Amino acid sequence: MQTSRSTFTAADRLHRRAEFVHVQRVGVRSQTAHFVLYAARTHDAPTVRLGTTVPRKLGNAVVRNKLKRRIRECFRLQLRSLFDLGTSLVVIGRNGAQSLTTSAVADELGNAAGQLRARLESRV
RNA sequence: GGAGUGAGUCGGGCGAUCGCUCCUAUCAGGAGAGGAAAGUCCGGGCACCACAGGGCAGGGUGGCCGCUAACGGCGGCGCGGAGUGAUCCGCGGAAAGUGGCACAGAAAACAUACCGCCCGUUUUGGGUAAGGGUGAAAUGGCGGGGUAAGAGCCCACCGGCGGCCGAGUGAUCGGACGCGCAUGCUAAACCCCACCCGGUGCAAGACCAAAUAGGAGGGUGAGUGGCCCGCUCAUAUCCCUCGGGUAUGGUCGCUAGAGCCCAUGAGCAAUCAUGCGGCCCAGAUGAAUGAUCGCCGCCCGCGAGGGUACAGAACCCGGCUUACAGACUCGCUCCGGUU
RNA sequence: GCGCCAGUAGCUCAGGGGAAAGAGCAGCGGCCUUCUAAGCCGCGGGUCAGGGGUUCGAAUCCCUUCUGGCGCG
Repeated sequence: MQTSRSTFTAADRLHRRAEFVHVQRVGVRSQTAHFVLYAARTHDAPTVRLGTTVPRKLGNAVVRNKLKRRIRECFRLQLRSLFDLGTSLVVIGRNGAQSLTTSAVADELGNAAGQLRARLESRV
């Protein structure tokens, strides 16, 4: 099973704007102090996919890349195992997220993802 | 040693674990952000449209000579200015024409005379531009002669203008001669002169796959230069409009190049040439180059500890501009000390 | 990635070489009114986005930086 490994390849990412929009329209939503998360069942392949959005307001390219890489690292190591296969997750950074430490990002995303999983199950 | 000035280099290091992208000889191994990758201010390659051609319009550059694929870049030289100096900054034409120069001032450039000064007269007329005053700017400067008072009116020096001779590829410099001097500033005002510039951009462009309905109406036009000419294509299997459908998919372009390093030679230099000299150095596409931990370096702090710049390739190069903690190298100048 | 536009008072905008930079709304004070609104009178408020240059003189012309916005596909 792919999710048991900690890899992160092209198959694990969202690629098109339409996919991002779809998750944000039909998925369940959870908001924290520094992030907005959406999750939805989208596909049949045995993967959980991630897309990240960091607006330009948060900083220059170096700052934004750093935040996206931290989010991706949290997803790879802990978030993915919380969701069923076929789920897509979108994480949007809010102002202030760029100055968090990696462990703070992990805590905040972990709590939010737990709520999302519960709401996804209750919806189905 | 201090102050300054001009070039240039680096811009953290080592290791462990978990990951990402690409490549290859695929149980594995290798490579993987910058000096600015940035801003997009210039220039070129490449691609398509004519092989980018003529004219107009528009834009750019601006001392001279060179370098270069090209440039608004760089190098050398010339002139002017700033600085004790090393060094730095500036640069076509105002006697081709048009316009502008507020306020103040008599007058802002065809000219003119407010207060003065001088002569004659006592109403006023004439001669002056020395002095005063206004202004950002007032019709060469300074000294002497001269005169009623003055003035290039005359003279010397400086400045200016003109052609001549000489040096230099040239900008320009030097020389003697002539002219008492005629030409205020502004061209990042219009403009003139010389030179340069076709447009659009890798989302260029090429191929493959999939899909729909050769439905209706109109047309000499279409190929995107701002316009005209010209050129090419099509006269229906073409173009436009309306309506509808599929869909915004894949591969190539895509990284070996005006490439990097070294040596020798030419040149003051920018730069160029040669070597059967060495090297291969990102190629992603919601977009890789990361996360965590340990040790060391540097900075701040008594310490616990904290900090470690600016910043992330997107077709590729050459420049310019802007941002940048800190560290280092070399040349030169001035001042001070020692011998 | 490429192309284009804007930035002037708290807000919306004029002004395109010579001003002490204006207008409307808003604000403050006064008059009127029992009070408020309306009306009338007055007042304050500006590094003309920042820096450099051209000119005697720059909000205006030129260069550069920053910020905001729009378009293409």
